Amino acid sequence: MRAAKRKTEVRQEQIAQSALTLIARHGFHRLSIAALAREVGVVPSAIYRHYQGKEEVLDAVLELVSQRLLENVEAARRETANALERLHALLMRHVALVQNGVPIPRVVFSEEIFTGHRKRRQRVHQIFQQYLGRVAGMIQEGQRAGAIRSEFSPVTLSVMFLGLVQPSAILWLMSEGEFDFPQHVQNAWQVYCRMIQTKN
Amino acid sequence: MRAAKRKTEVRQEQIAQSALTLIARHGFHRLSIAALAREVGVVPSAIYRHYQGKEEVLDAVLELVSQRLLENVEAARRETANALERLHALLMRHVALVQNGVPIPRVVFSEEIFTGHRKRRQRVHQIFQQYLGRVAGMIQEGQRAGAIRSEFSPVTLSVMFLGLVQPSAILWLMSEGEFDFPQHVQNAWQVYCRMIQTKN
DNA sequence: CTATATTGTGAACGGTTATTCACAATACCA
DNA sequence: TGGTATTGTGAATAACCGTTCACAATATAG
Repeated sequence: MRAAKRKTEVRQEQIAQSALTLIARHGFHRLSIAALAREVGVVPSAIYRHYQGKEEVLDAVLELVSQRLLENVEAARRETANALERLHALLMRHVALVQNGVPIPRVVFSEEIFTGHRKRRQRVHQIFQQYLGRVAGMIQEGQRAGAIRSEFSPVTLSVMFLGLVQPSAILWLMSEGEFDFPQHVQNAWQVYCRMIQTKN
Repeated sequence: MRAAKRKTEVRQEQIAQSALTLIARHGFHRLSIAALAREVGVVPSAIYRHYQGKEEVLDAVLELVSQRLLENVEAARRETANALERLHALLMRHVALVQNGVPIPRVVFSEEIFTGHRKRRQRVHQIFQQYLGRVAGMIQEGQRAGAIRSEFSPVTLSVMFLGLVQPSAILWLMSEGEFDFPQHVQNAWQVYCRMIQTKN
């Protein structure tokens, strides 16, 4: 059966989304043009009507991931004005993102990143730094408002914030659901929160 | 030139070591039988005299990694009897391991793990759990000795301990050395330490 | 309605990879 | 020393992958 004709912008979006889905399901290195085309409902060579090649598709996927992450930050900001509550909200959203299969771990930890083309590694690094920057910003605001202890650097605290999710996410991915991911992040948050908040 | 004849146990060791080296240098997915054979100084088909296939080689690499990790734990235990100092020593050794190119991140975060054969994923999970178990043990000892606060679960604290290294390691790998890996782990340790130790 | 640009299709190509196999060299044992 | 098992070699194979291209169908503009 022949696939319907779509405008290239629409197809580009479809392709990037499908790529994200496939990576979430089977990982980065199993993303072949053939599988991607099948998911979109099109023939492999059709992909090349909308992207110059696989590299360009991967770049598009990265942009999608970046978008999701920053959307989360904005949503958390809107949710509450309190710094600690914002961090907590962001953490929960991050957990949901990982659980719903947005393959942040898979993309970020992927070998294609570390050993692939330099430009892409730099882009991921940039995405990371952007995200960390926003988190550090939240922390700094909390410090200025007197809700978070000022003796620790926001940068250090922001990287540690990432450390609340990452190991748990990996354990969860490996344990086939046995490891209680949200519960554990919750526990870690309790400890982290107790540590950084000012006493009263 | 013809390679010298070696006993199969010797070659197996050589092959596993070379595989580890290659993975540290270029990542998991670039480990081809051809490259591996070149590193060992032998012809590709010779690999099959000592391993049934690539899968078996990867299993051997995993065992090597497990070995290195547990050696680190033992070394840290020998180094001092104080719980907090032990954790700190282990942390420093872990940093050194990552920096020296023992590809713990690359192996552990690799897609071959998450999407590869089920048995291997389970093995990595087991290695993780073993390591975490030892760390939790150290923490529990510290709690019993009154050096570490008892209000937090050793399991939670052990996973958080991993969180001190992981995000930093990833940032370091991506930043092409720009990110000050040891310094940042040091900072995070200060925070972590202040949080878990009993006051006096 | 017709011409033209856009999008989809199927087949094919070159490159890489893991793996196999018949054969040759080497170590070991009786 | 001679025979046998072990290990190394080179060539060949089959599968997969990204990519290209000539051609067909479809939308759009004049």
